[in-house]
Amino acid sequence: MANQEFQQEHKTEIRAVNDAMEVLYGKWKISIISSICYYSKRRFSDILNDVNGISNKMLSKELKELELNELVKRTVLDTQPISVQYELTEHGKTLQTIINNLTNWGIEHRKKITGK
Amino acid sequence: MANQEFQQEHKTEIRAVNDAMEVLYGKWKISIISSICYYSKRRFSDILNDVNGISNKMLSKELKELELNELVKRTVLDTQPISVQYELTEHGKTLQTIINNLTNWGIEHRKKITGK
DNA sequence: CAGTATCCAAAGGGATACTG
DNA sequence: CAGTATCCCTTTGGATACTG
Repeated sequence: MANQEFQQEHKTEIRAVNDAMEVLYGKWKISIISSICYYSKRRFSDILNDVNGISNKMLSKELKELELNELVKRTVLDTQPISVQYELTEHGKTLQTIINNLTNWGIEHRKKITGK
Repeated sequence: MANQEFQQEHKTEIRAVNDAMEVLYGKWKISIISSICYYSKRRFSDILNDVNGISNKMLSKELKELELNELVKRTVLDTQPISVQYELTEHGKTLQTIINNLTNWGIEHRKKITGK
């Protein structure tokens, strides 16, 4: 493989990893996914409680983005008053491995940095 | 396991994944790691070229943070003019699996969203 | 309950110029 | 070459209040 192709392939990889990160950026996105994933189905106010420190504005905004990226499915339940349920789509579930890896890495990293 | 413990474990997981994300946040961080990783050793100006659109200010800043987190090692080479080499530490290399997973996921996600 | 709307402070980051 | 410093605009996101 020529050097130029080698570099080109690298740039393609960078673009792909950035595509992934774009979806995950946002202060709360992973926590939200994690919450929904942990409980399978979760209502708006439940997530608001799970995720420490998030405001309703941010939760609403990040859920919308997750929905746009087809990671999360939103269902309005016919209750009184209304409640809304969120769950991961099949596509959303494919993130699980990555999140698990990140979780484990985070644990090791904390040990490493804070000095065991 | 009681319900409270169940929820507590979940919060611990969320904290761990956020620890990991903190390290990876920053518009350019993953691209920088990826560049260094791809070439094993890489100089400042090389990375500046690999990562499309980054400014020297940002590169400098993000490299410092990566160094603080012990993911990257900085070596000043005794050349004229000076050049500086960056490489991944052992700890930094443990991120490779995650980055590969993210890259693959990014490729699939793009197919999915932009409509195959 | 599940959001929206508004106001505002702080952080992020681009462009450009300068330094050892 | 490998950064720093500065200026300044944009984005993020917290607090609070309001709505169907």
